[in-house]
Amino acid sequence: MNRAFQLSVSTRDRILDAAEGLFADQGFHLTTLRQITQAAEANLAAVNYYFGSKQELIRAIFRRRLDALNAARLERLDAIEEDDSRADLEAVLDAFVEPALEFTRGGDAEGQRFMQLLLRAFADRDTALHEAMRQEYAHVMRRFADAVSAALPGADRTRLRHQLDFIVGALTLTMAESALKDTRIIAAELVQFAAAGLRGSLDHRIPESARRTLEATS
Amino acid sequence: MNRAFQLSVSTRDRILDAAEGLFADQGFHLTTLRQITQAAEANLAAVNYYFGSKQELIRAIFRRRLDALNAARLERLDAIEEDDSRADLEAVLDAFVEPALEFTRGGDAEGQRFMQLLLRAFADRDTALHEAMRQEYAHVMRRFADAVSAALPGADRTRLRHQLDFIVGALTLTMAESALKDTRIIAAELVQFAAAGLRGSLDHRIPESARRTLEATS
DNA sequence: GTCTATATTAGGATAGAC
DNA sequence: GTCTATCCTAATATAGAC
Repeated sequence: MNRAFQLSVSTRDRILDAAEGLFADQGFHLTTLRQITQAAEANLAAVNYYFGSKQELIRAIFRRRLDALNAARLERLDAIEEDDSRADLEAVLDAFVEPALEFTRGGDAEGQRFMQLLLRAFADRDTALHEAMRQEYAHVMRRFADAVSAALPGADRTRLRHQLDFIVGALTLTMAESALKDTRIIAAELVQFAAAGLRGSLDHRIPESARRTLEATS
Repeated sequence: MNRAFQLSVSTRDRILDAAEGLFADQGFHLTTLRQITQAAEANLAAVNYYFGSKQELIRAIFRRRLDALNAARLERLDAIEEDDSRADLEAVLDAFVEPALEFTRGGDAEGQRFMQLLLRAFADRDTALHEAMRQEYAHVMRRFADAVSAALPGADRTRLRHQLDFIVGALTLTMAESALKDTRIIAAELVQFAAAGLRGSLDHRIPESARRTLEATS
């Protein structure tokens, strides 16, 4: 498995690939530079030579994938909005969800590993990495909040942000699960679930029914 | 903050409290026994004396909180089903979501820390901890799947499991966010969102609309 | 740009006095 | 049950030869 690297791939890239897999499996702190360089068939000193430190290596891994993921999402969104400036809600959600899954359909599940890595990044709060990710994500989340707003006229903006967080949570945790066979189906289910959830909150503007049941059962 | 412990609390409990906070903030591997025992105002050797090892300390922390959380959920569910064997969907979801939030309303946000910790546990796959948690959760998830099934006659069972995973993801990631002011509102929003999402999938049995938009935009 | 060897630091765990 | 002192291991990072 670790030998999926071509000989022609540069040492730098082999290190990125090997580190990504090991970090996803074991976490950042459990994974040592020795493991990484061994898996990448590079010398122990190579990480510091190419990246300066272990921390910078981690950031480089995230930059590489997040740039690609978010670019793919925005590209899809652009395409949808070009057809119709008020896009279908399901289409917008699909533009957000699908690119995350496209990773998962690569040859050796390299994308699923990255989703595990994303989950780790969520868990690792307060690091410089976390802040960098937030900034990278903020841009994308704003665009999608706008698009959903357009597809659901009358939706409350604050609430929408919460709901997008729900969707990110559902997506991230689900995709990080190991035994995912039919990611395509699950993605479609998630899109439907999210669309119905968003539409449902148009009917109940104030979360009253939940509060009613809350008091009734306590 | 670290001095919220009473002098009368046992060394064992002070260690549990201190470790929980540090683990939530920094993660398991970054947190050292030296930090823990210093914060707990205990001796370095105390962790090994009381728990045997760092790993066993971690497991003890999770046992303590998860037992309480899941017991509270099931208690609520029991209460609902006693009133009416076919419970209201929102009430069932609320029984799952609310206890997680009750933590967050403690004096010094000790519960929010635990939600961060839960997130870390999700991210740390393959450990013995993870497996122990899965087993602990499986029992609860089955009960809730049954209850939702009863509230939503005709729902597909496999799909329901996926959807419950969506809800767990949304709940966990949302609750682990730091800047949560109105957890009560957000919980109500999540319950509504989830209820609408679940009901919406009754209308679209086969995820066709998502697939249609998927092909239309690619 | 790749290697070996090593400096430096710090962790978990334990032995044994009190 | 609590303390000090210490063992053992392993990590990151770097220096300097090739």
